[in-house]
Amino acid sequence: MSFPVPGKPVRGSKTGKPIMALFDLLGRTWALGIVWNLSKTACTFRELQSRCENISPTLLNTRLKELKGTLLIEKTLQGYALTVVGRELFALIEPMGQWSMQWATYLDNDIDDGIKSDITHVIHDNNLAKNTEEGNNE
Amino acid sequence: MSFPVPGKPVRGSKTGKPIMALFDLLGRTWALGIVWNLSKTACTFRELQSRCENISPTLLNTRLKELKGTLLIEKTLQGYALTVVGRELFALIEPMGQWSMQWATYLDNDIDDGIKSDITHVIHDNNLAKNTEEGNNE
DNA sequence: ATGTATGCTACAGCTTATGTAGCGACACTG
DNA sequence: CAGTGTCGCTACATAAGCTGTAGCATACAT
Repeated sequence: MSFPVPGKPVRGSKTGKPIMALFDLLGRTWALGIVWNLSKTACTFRELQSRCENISPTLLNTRLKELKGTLLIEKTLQGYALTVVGRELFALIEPMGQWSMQWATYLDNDIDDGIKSDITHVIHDNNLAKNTEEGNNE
Repeated sequence: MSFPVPGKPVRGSKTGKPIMALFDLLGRTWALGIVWNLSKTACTFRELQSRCENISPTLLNTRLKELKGTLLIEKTLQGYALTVVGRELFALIEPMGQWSMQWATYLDNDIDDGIKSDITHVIHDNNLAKNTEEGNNE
């Protein structure tokens, strides 16, 4: 998989508009999560893998290549780190940390009220599957 | 594919932290693009599909279900629209429009300077493949 | 009866992600 | 020097997600 470059059509975006190129990149599995986890300190590949809930090393490697190629991440002596550009992006996504907790309460209220029956149905299915398979998971 | 709910482990996130649930959702193909395109006006399924570069109706339908289930989108008489919650999220991603144009210049400078030879290599490969296959694409 | 628009679903095939195993290099210890 | 641990990945079989196209039932206009 290539990484998106503004001005050039990429998978998921035919127009090459910068915002669509950015969304193509951030819309890839764990791209946002990696930027988020690197905001604290630089770390080694395996440390980052651990912070990212032990995702597949294949995926992590692919994603790191893409994020490096788009100037958001670099390899330093300490390990992988956000670049100056990457920290600009992080500044934009940082408020999502706070907002996501508010969003969680909207979802809790919605579920408790039973407004969206399909959510409850899906969650119950998920809970059954995961409880059977994983027991207690943090 | 289920949609992420804070507090519950979802695919790509074992911890259920709200921020990881949000990133799981936004890290899905075209999730950000759909929120972006619905920020202007509500629209019908086919109008939205058209605004989203004619993505697969299967993908659009799947993504709409997930965004509805997570309270970001609703169906109104005018068609699909952002909810109040969805507009809160849009307020967080709107600055990315401006930033992505800056990011594009970083990438242009980087490529022009030849700092990252692998980028140029990949882009040339992409250009060859896409020019051969697609001719002139807007 | 015909044409257009809508909101999708079905499907074969392709691309991406998953989870595990394992590699070569390097550092450290006894 | 042998053994162990860590590192930064790669290889691979399999599963999941996405693509592009065709087409459905319904509603509406002519």
